[in-house]
Amino acid sequence: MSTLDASWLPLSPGERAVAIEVLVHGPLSRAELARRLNLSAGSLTRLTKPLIESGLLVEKGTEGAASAEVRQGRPSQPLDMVAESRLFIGFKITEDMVYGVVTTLRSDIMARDERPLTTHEPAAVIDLLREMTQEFTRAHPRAAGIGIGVGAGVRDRSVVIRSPFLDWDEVPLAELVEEWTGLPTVVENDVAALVEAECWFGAGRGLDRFAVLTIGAGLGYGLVSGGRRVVSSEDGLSLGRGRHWMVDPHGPLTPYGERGSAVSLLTIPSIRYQLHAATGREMTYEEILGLAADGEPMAARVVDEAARALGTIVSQIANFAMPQKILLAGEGVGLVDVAGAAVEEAILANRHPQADKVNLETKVSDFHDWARGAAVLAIQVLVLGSA
Amino acid sequence: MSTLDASWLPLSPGERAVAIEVLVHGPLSRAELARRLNLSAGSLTRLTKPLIESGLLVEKGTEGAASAEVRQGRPSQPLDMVAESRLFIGFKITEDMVYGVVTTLRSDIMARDERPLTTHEPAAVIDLLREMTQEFTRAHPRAAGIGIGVGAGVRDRSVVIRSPFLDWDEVPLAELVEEWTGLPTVVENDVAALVEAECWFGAGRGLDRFAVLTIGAGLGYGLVSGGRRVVSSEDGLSLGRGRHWMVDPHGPLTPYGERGSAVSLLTIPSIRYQLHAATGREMTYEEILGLAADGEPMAARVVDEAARALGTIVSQIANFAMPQKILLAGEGVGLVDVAGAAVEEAILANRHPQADKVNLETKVSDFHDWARGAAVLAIQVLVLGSA
DNA sequence: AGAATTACTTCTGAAGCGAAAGAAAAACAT
DNA sequence: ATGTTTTTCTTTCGCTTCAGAAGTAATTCT
Repeated sequence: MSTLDASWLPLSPGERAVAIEVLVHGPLSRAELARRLNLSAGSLTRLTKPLIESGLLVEKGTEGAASAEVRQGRPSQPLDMVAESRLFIGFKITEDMVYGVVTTLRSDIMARDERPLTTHEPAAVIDLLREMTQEFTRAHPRAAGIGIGVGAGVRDRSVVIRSPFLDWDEVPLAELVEEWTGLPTVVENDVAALVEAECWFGAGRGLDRFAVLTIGAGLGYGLVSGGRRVVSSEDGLSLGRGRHWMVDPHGPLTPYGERGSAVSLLTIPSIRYQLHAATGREMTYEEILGLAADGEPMAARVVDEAARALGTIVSQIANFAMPQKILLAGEGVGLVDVAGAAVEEAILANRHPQADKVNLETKVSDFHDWARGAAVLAIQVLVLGSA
Repeated sequence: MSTLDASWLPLSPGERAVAIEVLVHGPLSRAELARRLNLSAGSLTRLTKPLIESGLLVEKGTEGAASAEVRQGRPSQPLDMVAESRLFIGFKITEDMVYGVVTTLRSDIMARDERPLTTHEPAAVIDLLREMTQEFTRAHPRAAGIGIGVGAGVRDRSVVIRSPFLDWDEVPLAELVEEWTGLPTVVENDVAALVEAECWFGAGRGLDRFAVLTIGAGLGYGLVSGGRRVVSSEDGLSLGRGRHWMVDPHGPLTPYGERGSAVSLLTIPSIRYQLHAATGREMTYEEILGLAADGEPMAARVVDEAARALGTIVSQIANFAMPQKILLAGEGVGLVDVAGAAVEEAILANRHPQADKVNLETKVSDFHDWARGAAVLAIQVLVLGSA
């Protein structure tokens, strides 16, 4: 096994296409791969041979119950990725915590950890990352790379341009972490990483056009088109995104966004702020959702207004970005469980009746999911070299 | 010249890339092409040779004043497309007229014509197209193909699925026109054709992400991503697009769209309807714009409201589709000349201050421009085979 | 006039592909 | 049981296309 250590890094374009297809779309026979990639059967034998020899792929015996369909002819020999042949570490840095996960090549989480962040000094943060990495590698020595997600603008998947909440400015994070851990490191905006992860292994798997809207302390938005994430100059503005998505000029004003903006209507702090202003009580987001579900008028009004705002934004995404699917993620999507009908209603009001129904998926995600997204980015860049 | 008649149709992928690059980005030397297409100089000699021999490209002597920059070394030999080596006919079919143009390979218009459409019977329409084509080919015998734009859903660039205003249902238009004219024919939704044309030869030239919003009797919207137009199931709903883009729930209601929708606020019939309702007088769109420019309160209010609606829609496109440029086209863009400030203001209100400025371009287009778009589609499909 | 520079051409070898033919492994038919 | 059919996978061969190297061409600079 130690022979493969550096051998499968330089993949030819053909090999990379095969590897990605198998990685993303599960076990596939050579014949099936040939059809999907528009290659001849002969080419697939050629392309898969070195991948199997290097240990990245294995011939998965037909023992699986998945091959239930009994067909004539020689049975296909599904190829699968040895997901555990390389492990990846993903981190999500928030204002007061660092979340970390260890994942397989297929981004299954093998371990997780979280530590409080007491200072924002780059040196201290890096030291914490080093410490967590050491802990991880002790249990999982096969770790091959690190991905880090930050709510900030990132250049060249390496340098944090500016982070308001960390008060960082031009911090060459990837370089520093590489130096201290010895592992190749990729840094990216947190929303961007989550979008890439969902695009490869999550809700956007195999889709050509795909949008992600995250609801949490702020709003996040990412778009995939042609199977690739659209890089936008707004990626860095994570905390500012949606402050100017005006939904209702007569809507509420909060300290977090413009009056009636998506941020003022929809984010967790804004909803808590509105209920605090109305009732004088401090309540958690979950408490508010619970009250709204029980029909408490104040909470129900705010939550309902938020749901309508969400539906409006979703329909705008559907109308103008025209994705095949929209994923709602983040800590604030519980809203949809409580007021899904209002969301649906607002979407329908803003869509042409003959247009395709909006394909909406909701995924509750915690901070470890954000860390997992960063790990996926490391997989993409370090293993498959998809720049 | 007659030797090339069918010789340059089957272009290899490499040749096609060269041809498109020269066609879209003007005269280019082999060395420059090599840089742009990431090919070696040797490959370019190989690829360009058959294209020159077939008459599609010519070595443009350095006589041009364009080569003003005197550099050291052997002067480059710019290659240019012989734009007149093939001519194309484009048609736009509206409810009461058929507009036609003859264009070069570079989509320069050589001739134009228009005829009233008295009946919507497919046979009659096709007969009119045949007649106009005959007239065109008499003056321009080099015509090599026909493109037709219709405000309807189109399948396989051939069959008109359903057109409300023509009352057509599953009309195999391309097939029929081919049969009657003997020229290869491509049919496409009119907005789609305009988007493709602008993407190749117009405002979207060379851009990766690009959006088009048309304002006229209705609204049209098209998106280009990764240099390719995004095909949407809503393409066919040309007359319905924007009826549910809600801008202001308290806005006006017109017979053309929902209350406060982009259609009710922004289209030419809606603006005329609003002024008719307010003043009792029938006025043309141009008259209304003139009055608004002169400060007449009624007209100014309606036009201003339309401008704000336009700005809102534009900012939503910018926020969610994230194009590098947005083109406003159609007969209704005169609005921007009169109330550009209000448009700008509405865009700014809905955009993050740190986000890139919206790159907005306005292009007044008449119906012949729509026909030209259809001709470009014929060029793309018939000559360069870009499916 | 010669050096330097840039553009283009020609040649060669390597890579990658498809087509075709063969081998293997199963179900199906007799 | 035995052959046939069907499908998958492997092997081989030839074709296309490319990059790289070396050579030629045309111009400016010194």
